[in-house]
Amino acid sequence: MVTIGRKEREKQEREAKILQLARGMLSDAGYLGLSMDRIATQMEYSKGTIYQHFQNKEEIILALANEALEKRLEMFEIAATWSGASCSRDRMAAIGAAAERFVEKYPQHFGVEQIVRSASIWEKTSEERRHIMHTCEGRCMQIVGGIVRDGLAHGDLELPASRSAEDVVFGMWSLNFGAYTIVTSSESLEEIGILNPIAALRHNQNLMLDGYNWRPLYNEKNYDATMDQVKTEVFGDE
Amino acid sequence: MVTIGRKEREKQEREAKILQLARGMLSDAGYLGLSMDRIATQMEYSKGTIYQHFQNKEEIILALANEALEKRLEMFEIAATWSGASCSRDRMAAIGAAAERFVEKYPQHFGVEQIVRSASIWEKTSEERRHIMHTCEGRCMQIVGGIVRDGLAHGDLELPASRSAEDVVFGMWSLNFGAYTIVTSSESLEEIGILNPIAALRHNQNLMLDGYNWRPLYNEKNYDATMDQVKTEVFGDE
DNA sequence: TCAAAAAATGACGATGTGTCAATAATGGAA
DNA sequence: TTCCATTATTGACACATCGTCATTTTTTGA
Repeated sequence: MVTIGRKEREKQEREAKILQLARGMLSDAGYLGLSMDRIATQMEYSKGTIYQHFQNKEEIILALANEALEKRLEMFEIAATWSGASCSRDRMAAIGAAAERFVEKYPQHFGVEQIVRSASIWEKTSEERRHIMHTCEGRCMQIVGGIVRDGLAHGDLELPASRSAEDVVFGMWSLNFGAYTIVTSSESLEEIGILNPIAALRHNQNLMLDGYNWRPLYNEKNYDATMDQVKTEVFGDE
Repeated sequence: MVTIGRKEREKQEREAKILQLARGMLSDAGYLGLSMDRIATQMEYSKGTIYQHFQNKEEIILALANEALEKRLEMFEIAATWSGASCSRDRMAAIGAAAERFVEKYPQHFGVEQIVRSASIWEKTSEERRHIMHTCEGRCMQIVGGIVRDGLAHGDLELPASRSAEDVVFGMWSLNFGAYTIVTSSESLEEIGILNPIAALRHNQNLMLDGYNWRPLYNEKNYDATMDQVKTEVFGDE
């Protein structure tokens, strides 16, 4: 049926529009800035109609988080399969570049990721959407974990008996998420002596990978150049 | 005047009671769970009286954050001056142990630190309390930074020209904050292969410090034992 | 004992969430 | 085309919450 197609399409479009408005409100003024009434007003629909798309406010936030994670996933996938990589550690550097680009290019997405991790919204959300989120997170993990396992298989790095490939990913993840959280939430880092946090983050990540003996080591190869290259060549579109 | 003393004391006690109730609500159900009405009811005072102590909800949260930071600061100070340290890196390990113990012992405090970093509460809060927060943060930085500078002075580690002592602290801070945020917000880390995140965190931190060539290196000295020692000997009180 | 100062109260306006009975629009059968 | 069943939309409503402030109660000190 043609009409069913149109209806379905309109529904999708409205849903996208809701999420777009919600994203703006959320990044402007946080959890409280996101108002169902204001979404309804700006959509020129009544509140009841909005509630037919999303059971509640938390579902909207979780939907935004899923969009964010999907975008991150997409960028990680591109980075992981970057054809310019000449070793497993290059691919890891490409992931780092993708993570940087993700925050720079979609700061709102990153903001949602942060909100979801701190605000207690989980009780009110649907099992289905929580599952999507969980799956996305797992797939992100798989991609980066895959690079580590490739490196292990090629003998590019070694792990102590007590550590798994996932622990390496956890390290990168922690370092990256922590650093960006601090950067975005702490004004005047300069004042306390952190002049270039992103450069410091890169450095610290590389030192950690060096710790796993992931060859070529940081002093053997300029991974900063690699990351810059990936950022411009692969994710350079403004 | 005796009466002035009593009044002042009562005011302090009430304030402490408010914060205590608020802390419970906040950690139970997040930002929304903290209700001024419910605080008033449970205090057996009217709402207006609560508002004589704190201008608004955000001020309460910021006050809680200051308590948390002060506690962290106190523990870091104890760790930094630990008499059992036999080298600068031992003292750094002691800071790591303090950070671990802080989260274990005061999970609510850590929860507040997270909320403050993500919820946009800053606009409504007073300059004064923001300043306290900023100062605490700076002093935490100073303590850990001091250990790094001591290490540099003793020739225990070296820095590349482009990195400052604060960048090392930033690395430890990011790694620790990121790891604990992920751990507390992501159920079923086991499912994605991270079996012992805290052990992984320790390992990753040590690898990072090794990257700065902070001697004795991780494979030369068992810093896990050092941290366990600090945790039981210095912060062992249950 | 009493009046001025200080403290406490809670009704109130504003804003927000989520519901649901009532209304409008739509689609297809006769 | 007409008409009715189904679906979509509406917005008033009940309820919760924040922060205010005129009013009431308590305290203080002369």
